[in-house]
Formats: sequence, structure tokens, C-alpha cells
Amino acid sequence: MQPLPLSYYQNDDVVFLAKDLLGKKLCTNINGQFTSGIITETEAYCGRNDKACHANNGKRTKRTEIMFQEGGKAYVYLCYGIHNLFNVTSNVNGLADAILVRAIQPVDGIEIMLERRNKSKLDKTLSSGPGTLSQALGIDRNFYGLDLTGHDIWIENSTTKIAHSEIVESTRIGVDYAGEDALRPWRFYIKNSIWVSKL
DNA sequence: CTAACGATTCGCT
DNA sequence: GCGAATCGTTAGT
Repeated sequence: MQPLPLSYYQNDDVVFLAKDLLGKKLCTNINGQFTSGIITETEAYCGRNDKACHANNGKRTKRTEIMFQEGGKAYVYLCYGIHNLFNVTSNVNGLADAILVRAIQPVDGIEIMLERRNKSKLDKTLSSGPGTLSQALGIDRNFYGLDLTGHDIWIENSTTKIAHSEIVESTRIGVDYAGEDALRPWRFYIKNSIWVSKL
């Protein structure tokens, strides 16, 4: 399967993309260790008029800079001093949109992921949460700015097609500081999946 | 330079 | 269910 092309990420509708990414396969290849999982939960962050977004209203800092570049890159940042959170950037140069991937269903390299997570058996705690899925896939801040059409990290279509009726929407997690923008229904996950951070 | 804080997780009660 | 862990980023002095 081919990585999704650059054009896929240039879409100006970040909410559409957040939903469309559900069911697709997120893959990493680190020193020959191939791991992947089906994206089961996402959140949309828009660079305009969304106080939950780090790059809201043109807030350019060293950290947010990558979101202003053309879409299709990895935005990884450290949260609570402990966790690496992985986002897909989208839209065209100058418009800072991103999709946070919050959970995956493990597919390839499960033994490798268990080892990275210091776990012995496979259950939802392996990769259902934005910090834990990054650890399972080996994503850290070295991935900041990496091209998602390259060979280290990429996203590809899978045989799993998610019908619109199979998508549950809710408010985003942990963004209470965003005031009324915290009420936007911009979190999406696959109905009936156990690979979700929180019901 | 300093201080406050976070798009979370884990372990303990 | 609750609180600690833990450090880079950010904005302000």
C-alpha cells in the first residue's frame, strides 16, 4: 500500500480530514522496526478561530511553526513533560490546521510495540491514548516536522472503510482552557471500537 | 532569567 | 477516583 499523497493533506476542511483519517493505517519504520495501527480516534484543531489550537490566529512560535507549513507533516510536542503527542498537519502553506491522533488499533509489529510500552499482553492500554500510541509506534520529538509521505512515518489507506454512521462525535478531551471552543464537537472515534481513549 | 502550565498517564487508595 | 510525575515552551520581568 502507498503512503497517502501530499495532496490528501492539503484539504482545507480539517474536520472532514479528522473523520476521513479514521480507519486509515498509521505506520512507522524505525531502524528496520516496522509497526502500524488503524487510526480509531482523532481530534481536529483549526488555526483560525479555535482557542484550543496551539497555532490559533497566527500564533507562530518555534513549536507551532510546522503547522504553518504545507500540510502532510508530523507535529509532535511534549505534553506534561512526559508524553509525546502526534498530530498530522493539514491545509496549505500559511494555514495552520492539524489533527491529533488519539488512539490506534495495533496491526503490525505488536511484539515491538509491547516491548516499547513495557507490557506483556495486548489490550487497549497499549495504544488507546495520544501519549501511549506515540510510545507504541516509537514516535518522539525527533519526528517533529517529518514528511508523512516519506519512509520513516506515513499513513496509508486500509481495507477498513468507515461509514459515516460508524463515526461517533464528541467534544475534545482536555481543552477546557479554550472556553466556548471546548464545546466544538471535533473529536471523532469509531463506534464500537475498544481502541478509544475514553467513552 | 523566572515561573506557570499543559491536546496525559499510571499507581495507589 | 485522585494526585504525583516531569520538563519544554511560552510569556512576562
